Amino acid sequence: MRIGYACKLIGAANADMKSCTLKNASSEKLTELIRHNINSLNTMIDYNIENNIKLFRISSDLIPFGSSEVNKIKWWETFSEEIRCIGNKIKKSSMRVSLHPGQYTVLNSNNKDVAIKAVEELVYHTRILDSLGVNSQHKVVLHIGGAYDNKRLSVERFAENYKLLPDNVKKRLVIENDDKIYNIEEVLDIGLKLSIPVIFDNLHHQINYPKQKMSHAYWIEQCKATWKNEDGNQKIHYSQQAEQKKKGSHSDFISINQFMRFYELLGRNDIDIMLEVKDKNLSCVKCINCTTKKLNINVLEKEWSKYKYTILERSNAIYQEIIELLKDKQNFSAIAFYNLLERGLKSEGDSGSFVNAALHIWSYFENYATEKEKINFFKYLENYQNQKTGINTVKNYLKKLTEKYVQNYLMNSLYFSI
DNA sequence: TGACGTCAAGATCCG
DNA sequence: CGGATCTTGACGTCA
Repeated sequence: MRIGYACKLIGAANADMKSCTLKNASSEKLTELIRHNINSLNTMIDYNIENNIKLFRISSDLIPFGSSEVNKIKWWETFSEEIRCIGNKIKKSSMRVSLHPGQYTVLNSNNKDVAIKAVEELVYHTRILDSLGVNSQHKVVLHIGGAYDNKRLSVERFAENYKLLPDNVKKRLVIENDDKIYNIEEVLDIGLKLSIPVIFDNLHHQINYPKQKMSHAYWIEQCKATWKNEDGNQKIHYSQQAEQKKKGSHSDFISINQFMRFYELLGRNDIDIMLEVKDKNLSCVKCINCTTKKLNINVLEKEWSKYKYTILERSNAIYQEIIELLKDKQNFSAIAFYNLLERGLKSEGDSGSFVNAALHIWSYFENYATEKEKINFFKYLENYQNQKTGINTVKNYLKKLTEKYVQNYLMNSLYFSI
């Protein structure tokens, strides 16, 4: 089993995707952005390898305007060496990667231009995977599209337009149930008819389900049959509803208890789970750690070193509780650790705890910082306490000092990221 | 015509 | 001038 995350890496440097507006999209600008983004992708793949993450969705933003007329760059040639190098790392580490065009790629559109653009968009996505040199287990995920007041005709049009796809795209295409229009039963029908693997998305299913109400396990089992040998293990999407937000919104982090219940019910190893969650790699590492047998306590200690100042900022009590928990090196539970962590992350904190955490961070610099920096820091802190500025002003200044004085421990901290 | 979703770019404001 | 904060962009469908 692989557990993965989508598109974005939180808490690491040089892993961002850059873009530009259409009117600034000159060839020079685009080349510069593509170089930057491929370099960021390389950082993300390295991170995944270091953290034992074997499932990853590459951002569609890798190549800005990747399927548009404005982008005439043959990036797969210009950067062939860099891309091949990344592909080799993916293969060597048995990582599985995918791509997922968003809600605006509509293959079954009743507008011919839109459908043709969708084909081009899928060709672009496929080209990324082909350039990496990875096999057909590495997929491109697509929703079915619109209903246009006639689902039967719209499904037929999906089948018609599917024929427009080149073979290399067809080999990688998989389809997914969405939260508004095509439920899992309908997507399965299409998948079986056209021989396209189907991804079950649990949260979409919760809000858009077929008349015949069956368990998640049932639908997951039905989808399994659509995955052929050359497609690799069945893949599903898993996410949790954000509390007090509109239906379908992804949660800030994965609640580990809820995930473990899902995982136990699944009771399978021949399946890959793509998490869709705001905190991306962070929840991914959490779920991997909690499903790893005989986890080394060092892993949790490393996790704690990243989270500790964020927790200190929000709840001193929970900060102390976690330190207590980690004292027992023999009998420890990753799930108990993450439960405390989640409680800490949910805590609001107050100005006292924010100041306390900022002072802890400051202590890394007090022997190096210049007199002027010291004055600046305490001025920002006073402004915050007098409600003349937000805590971010203080934190941004500390971030600047962290980079200037190269404090590696802090550079790896999530204090500046979440 | 606006909402939907995403989030960096781009614009503007502030000290 | 630099940093913080607000607005726009880019996509297609649907109410």
